[in-house]
Order: sequence, then C-alpha cells, then structure tokens
Amino acid sequence: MGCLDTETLHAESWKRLMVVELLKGRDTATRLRALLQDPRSHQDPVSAEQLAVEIFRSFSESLSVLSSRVDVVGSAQIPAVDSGGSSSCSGESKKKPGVKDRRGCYKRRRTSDSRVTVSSTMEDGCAWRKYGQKVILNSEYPRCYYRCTHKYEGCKATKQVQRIKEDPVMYQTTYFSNHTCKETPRAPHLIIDSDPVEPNLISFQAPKAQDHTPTNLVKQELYKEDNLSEDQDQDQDLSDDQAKSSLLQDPWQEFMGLESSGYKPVWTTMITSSSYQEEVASAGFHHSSDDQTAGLYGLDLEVDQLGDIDNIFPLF
DNA sequence: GGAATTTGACCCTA
DNA sequence: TAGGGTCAAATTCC
Repeated sequence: MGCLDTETLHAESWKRLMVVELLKGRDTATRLRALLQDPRSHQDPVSAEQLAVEIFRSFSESLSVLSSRVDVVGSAQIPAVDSGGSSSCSGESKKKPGVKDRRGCYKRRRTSDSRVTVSSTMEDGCAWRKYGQKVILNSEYPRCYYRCTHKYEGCKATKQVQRIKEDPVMYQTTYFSNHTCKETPRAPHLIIDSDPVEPNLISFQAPKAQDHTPTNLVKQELYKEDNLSEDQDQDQDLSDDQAKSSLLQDPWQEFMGLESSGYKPVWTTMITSSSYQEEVASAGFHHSSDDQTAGLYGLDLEVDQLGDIDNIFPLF
C-alpha cells in the first residue's frame, strides 16, 4: 500500500480511488462469502485467508485515501465548535493561602500528537492512573484523564477516555505520548500491530513484545448478535471465555469462525492525525449479515451508494 | 498505611 | 474569556 501524496491527490481522483478500492473490497468479500458458505464446491483458487487479507487491504487503502484527503482540506473547512454556552467554572480565581503558584507549570499539549481509538472497553492492557475528570461542554459524559502509573519514572504517556454520545457503550480513547517505561500489559489483549511504515495497513503479525505503545494498533472488539436464541445465549455465555482465549491464540482462525459462534468482528483502526480526521476516518469493518455494508464509524454506507459519494461526503 | 480515585481550584490556549 | 487540561488535597479502597 502506498502512501498517497496529498498534494497530488486531486479532488476527483481521490473519490475514484476510494470507490475502486471499496468495490474491490466488496467483490472480494462476495467471493469470501461464497467460499465460506460452501467450501467444497468453490471454484476460487485463492484461499479464504488471501481473500480476507485482500479485503482488509482494500479497506486500508480506502482509509489511506480518505485520510490523505482530510489532510488536504483539513481544518480550513471544519466548522468551528460552537463556543456558545455558559461557563461551567464560574467565579474569579480565589487563590488559597499556601497553595503553590502553578503558573507555567504545564503546557497544553498539541492534539496533532494524539492517536484515537474507539472501543467497547477502556482496557488496553497498560497500567493507568486516573488524575482527573471533567465535564465537557455539549457532551453528556465526562472526560476522564489518565496518566501512566510510571509517570514518576519518567513515562509521559497519558490518555483521555470519553464515552461516545451517540453510542454510550463505546469509549473514545485519545492517547498522548508514547510509553517510555518498560511496562508489560496487565492482561492479554488482542492487539495487532499494523505495519509501522504504513499506519493504515492491517497485518496479522503478533504484537511486538518490546513496544506497547498504542500507536497504530488495531483492536478486535466483540459483540453478540442480538438475535441469538436463549439456548444459544446460554451456550454463548459459557463459551465467552473460550472464544476470547482462542481469539488471543489465533485471531485469524477466530475471525473466520466468528459468524457461526455468534460473534461479529469489528475492526477499529487508529489514525494518527488531526482531531477531525480521527472522527471521520476511524473505521470499523462489520462482518454483518447484510454483508455488503461497509461500516464506517459514524455512518454506515452501502457500497452501492458510493457512486453518489458527493452526497455522502459533501464536506469535500 | 500505601495506592488509587475524586474533586475543586488553578492556569493555559484558542 | 470560555473551555479544557492538570494539580494536589481530601477521600476511599485494599
């Protein structure tokens, strides 16, 4: 997958590229579906694994195109957040006697150094200490602030966690700085590194033991099908741990078998970019029953609608 | 008793 | 100046 030059990516060509990649992905998914439905009679010489890798490549390429495009139009066209509303912290500052003068003691960090993930859990395997919580304007849920427990050993990693207004079971986690400590994850997680050179390329390689930084990780989240029968549900509860532990051992195998076990994989890719880009380009891949749906975070769009992409992305 | 969390105050940046 | 990030004392948990 090549990094696209944002300078040369013309307004029309980026759309075409995206459409081409997504259509390619859809076709490959159709082939994979046929193969999975009837493995014995399939004519395709390509293996299921190769097909799935190809699907991921298509989505990754699409994301790369989208990311590049957002970089180009970026902040100039993003409407400013409404700054109206009343102040939550009112009153003049009353400096208590004996309170240290904190002027100049910290600098607000730049959002461009951040990475964002969307996940159904706050857990990421690292040890964090909460140091603050804040009510955010126009947000139903407070934002929680965490720093690495090894802060006093020099580790500067911090993260902010906030529930997503539109989907309160999901958490948006923003990471700042990398872990410089030698911390090991507290619990095993299915975290798969993407290509360090190509941030949007999803790979199936095992995570590198020496690097627990969240940059460009891809997480697989699980959720249950709503339409499971009660019996299935019970069985499912019993096998939850088994399913998850097998996932840890062989994510690929589990991915291939998830549909029958009542789980649907959602792949969340992390984009290193400006905050707006993160919102637009954080994407999931829903292996849903209507398998022609490409699930983008924030909007679900039918691949067949891509011809009308101007309506889908009027911003650009 | 130490570690972790809560919470109000302080201060920086847009 | 409003909104949000961090500090640190107080409180809670183990």
